[in-house]
Amino acid sequence: MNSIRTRFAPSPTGYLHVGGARTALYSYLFARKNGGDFILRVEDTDEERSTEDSMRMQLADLKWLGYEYQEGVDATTLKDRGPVGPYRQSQRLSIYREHADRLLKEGKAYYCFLTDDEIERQREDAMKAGRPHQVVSPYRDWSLKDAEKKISEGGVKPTVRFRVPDLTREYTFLDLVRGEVKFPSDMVGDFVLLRSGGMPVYNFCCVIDDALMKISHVLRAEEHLSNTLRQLMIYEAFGWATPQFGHLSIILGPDRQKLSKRHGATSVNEYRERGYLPEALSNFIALLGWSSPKAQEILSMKDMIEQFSLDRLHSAAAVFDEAKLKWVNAQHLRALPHDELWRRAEPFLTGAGLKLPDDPDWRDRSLQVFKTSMELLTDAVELYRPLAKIPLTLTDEARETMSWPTSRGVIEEWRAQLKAKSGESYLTESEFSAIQESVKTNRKVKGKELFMPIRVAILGKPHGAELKVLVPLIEMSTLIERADQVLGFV
RNA sequence: GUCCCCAUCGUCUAGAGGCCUAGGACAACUCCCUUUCACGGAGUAGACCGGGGUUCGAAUCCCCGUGGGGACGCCA
Repeated sequence: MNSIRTRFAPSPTGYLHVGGARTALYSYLFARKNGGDFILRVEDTDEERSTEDSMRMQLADLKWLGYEYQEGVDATTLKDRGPVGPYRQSQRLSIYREHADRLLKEGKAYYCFLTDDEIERQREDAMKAGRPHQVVSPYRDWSLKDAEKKISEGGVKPTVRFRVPDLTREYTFLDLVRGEVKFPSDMVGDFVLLRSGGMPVYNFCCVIDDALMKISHVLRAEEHLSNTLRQLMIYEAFGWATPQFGHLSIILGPDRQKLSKRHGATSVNEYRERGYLPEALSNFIALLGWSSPKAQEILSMKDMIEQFSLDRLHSAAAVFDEAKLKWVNAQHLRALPHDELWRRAEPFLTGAGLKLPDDPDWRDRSLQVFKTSMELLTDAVELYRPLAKIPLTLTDEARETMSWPTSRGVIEEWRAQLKAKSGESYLTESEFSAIQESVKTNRKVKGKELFMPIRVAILGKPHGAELKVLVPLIEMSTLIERADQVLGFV
């Protein structure tokens, strides 16, 4: 077991959020950079909201992103892997119970019989009086014996509360991204460790697991910063050394509110479906709160592992800017070898029902033409659609082009020239150039009045890639059909 | 309300007291390349939240204010 051990501990209540992905990425990078272990633990103690489906999806997303972990719940088998499991909190209940008992015995925790209604009333009263609303339990000073007696009488299910030390003092720790952070101990009241149903609560499991799993560095979202006080108290109660904490700033939407559903896509899964590359998403989210020491903007996973360090983590919240994500994606996408790029784009192409040649050379040439206009893998669909054997749909701009006085003649000539060569399956670049030349001289048309109508007869729109590279990618029969179609002969 | 965190171009950021007339990237705009579109290249515009200190000197350190965010649960 390595001495540097990080973990990512998602709760399986929905999709993996990009914020979670960033936390996972930093934890992964830090472990990789330092030859440490990266552990995946599932925090599924919220019985209401946790589902196995969510867990499966989140693990799949992590796998897609490529953040491999040495220990944790396996993404495909869903089985534990590693020496300090189980790695699902719902399977560690007896461990938490034992530890709660230990605190109970030592007088550091107590059984509390307060009902929800009573707590609610306390909260309202505190609110009215302008006091911080902390639970004050009348059972705080009961002896363990009395409490156990009450339980054995039946009818009540108590929670186990942590007894916050009476002495008011300051808890301090050195945050990896924020530096020294101080909390007054009276910031919190006695908090629940075990729910009345016996299920432990986040702060409790988190401490026990991080300690037992020998986690050395805990990287987590900023919303946990104030939880750290409670956790520090628990560590102290057990006499355990604390790991190092690093609280990552929040990711915001364009309105500077915490990134959420109403801002659009927030889940990793959605970005995958929209045609983003995992390495590009990782690159982009890494830059939301971290910067390369070489000021590099485009980084591979390997680059990030090499360059990652905690001291370059930024403590201010960052706005998620999809325009930049797109640019990052485009850079990664265009750098991919063509066979790899095709492999990634193909599912989107077939998903759109496009049947394209499986000739590797054709694919290579077509990608050469199209990749400069692709930012997302999904962009391939509209780019390749005209290359498939399907009829054209004309854009408004195309109709306008066709309304030029010379356009019809150009296409008639184009079609005639094509028909003369109808025996061939594809036109070569030089054959196309020759045809275009003769259309030009025969019809005495040049410039955009020449090539725009031809482009419309090929693509259905007057803009796009260069004709001499485009035409050799389209079957002759399709070319002729389209010329017919545009002339209204369909 | 109480406590905690944060604050550099529209956005992501560099900046650890003099290297800063504040650098880079995305987006915007202009031009070049191009018989279109995109790619690419060159350039323009654009920021240290406010006020007090400390210091010979502050974007950088301290205090106050303001703004934003987070936490105050038998959620995580």
